[in-house]
Amino acid sequence: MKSFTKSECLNDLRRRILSTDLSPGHDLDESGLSEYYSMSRTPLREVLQRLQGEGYVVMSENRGAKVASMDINVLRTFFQTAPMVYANIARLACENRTPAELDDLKHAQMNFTKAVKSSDAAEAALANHKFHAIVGSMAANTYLMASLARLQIDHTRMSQTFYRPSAPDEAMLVLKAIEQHDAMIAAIEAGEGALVIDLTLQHWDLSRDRMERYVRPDPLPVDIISFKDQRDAI
Amino acid sequence: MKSFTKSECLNDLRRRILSTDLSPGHDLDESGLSEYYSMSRTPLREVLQRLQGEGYVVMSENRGAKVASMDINVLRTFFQTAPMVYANIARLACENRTPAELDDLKHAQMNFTKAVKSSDAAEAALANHKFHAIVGSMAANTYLMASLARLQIDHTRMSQTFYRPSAPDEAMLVLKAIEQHDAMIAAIEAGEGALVIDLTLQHWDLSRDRMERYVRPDPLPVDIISFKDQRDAI
DNA sequence: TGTATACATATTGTATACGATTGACGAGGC
DNA sequence: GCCTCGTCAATCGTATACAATATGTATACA
Repeated sequence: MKSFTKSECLNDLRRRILSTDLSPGHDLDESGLSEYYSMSRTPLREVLQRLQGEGYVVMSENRGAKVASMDINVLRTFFQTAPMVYANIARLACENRTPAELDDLKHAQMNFTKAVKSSDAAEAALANHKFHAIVGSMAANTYLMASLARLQIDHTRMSQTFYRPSAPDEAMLVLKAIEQHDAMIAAIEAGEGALVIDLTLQHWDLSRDRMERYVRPDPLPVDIISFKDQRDAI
Repeated sequence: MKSFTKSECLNDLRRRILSTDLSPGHDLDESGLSEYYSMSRTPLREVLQRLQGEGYVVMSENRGAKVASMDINVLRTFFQTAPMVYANIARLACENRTPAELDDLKHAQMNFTKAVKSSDAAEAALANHKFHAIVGSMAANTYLMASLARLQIDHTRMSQTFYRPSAPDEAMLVLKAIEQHDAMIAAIEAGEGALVIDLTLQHWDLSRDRMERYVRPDPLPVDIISFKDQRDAI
């Protein structure tokens, strides 16, 4: 069994929460996790405390840690806040990007594309998460970064739960997202603030529409009777 | 010697950091603090982890915790971001406030006024912090709240360091701040979103001007020679 | 005199043991 | 039969001991 270092444990838990392998609201048992990561409870508790600080988990006195939930209020707030923060982050990224960060961003986009091509949904979601996190760090604004990080946690988890690989247009939407990323990279590199805001909002609309269509699908046919007759006729 | 519970320790450290009793960049020694709060290092470390999550301290591997610094980059970002977040928070507070929260807010304003009247600068700064934190919780937006909390930490600390009780107009400015708080309470209670945004931005301008005047005071007289003559003439 | 290396000291990180709190189950009383 | 209270198991919280790491200082050598 592999032995984990503390930061590996931290990353692995982040990863498992983002991929909804650990689903929202899931109870996190300290002894269980400390055994899983083969470390004692003391450092594991510190990891949980940090995850709480980052918004991944919530802890309550004498009742342990839970994966942060995603109830209806969270969703409402999310859709209300995300475009504003994303747009502002994008504008700032345009102003403050460094060459090294741009390289990172291109690399992240490569990984995202690769994951999409190999139809690995979870990996694609995580790569996408990383991409936008890099844009966030480009903005060099600790205050907005705190909002962004929390938005991203919920965004990535939603993308996972709202993903329908069977849907016919889903593949096309993801390809469009790749194109948008490329356009955003170019705009950031060129320092075109107004353009990158537009692109970011378009990117947001794409993602939002996809999630909305999952939550509010086309209604079932009202005319059940004729539907039944149709089947009987076969 | 008083024995502290964990949450008391947390609050006390927050308070000491906000009041710059623990100045930005100050090194936090675990054994020292655990002795001061008469608890063992294990829970104290967890307190520090949480403070890190909230943005009060920064920790680095094998090198302990420091009070979050306020260098020039932080200040720049602060002035860039604060008005937008404050305004958005205020608008949301207008929409989502509850009667209980309104009571809290009025109570906080009372405490603020009291502290100002008794010329207790540190207490006034903390009461002001609390006032705006309540407005934040009224907004009921976890994402923006993460930004707001961090902004407030730096804002409160700056107010403390940029405070000149000797300045002639300082007392008047604080009285104006009290009036603005009252107006904000009324606007939030009435649910007037546009108004509360205006008031919030005015409130911000007042605070910003005060800080700016501290950083960029009136320059010393260039004509040193005549100044010297003047003194000799006495 | 400057620099490098090795040792000493201080501080942080981890494991383990024990104490405290919560929640569940069952016995007893109403 | 239902409610209440007490005991028990499980889990969380804290203290302490020890290991690992970093920093300061002294000494040797160039």
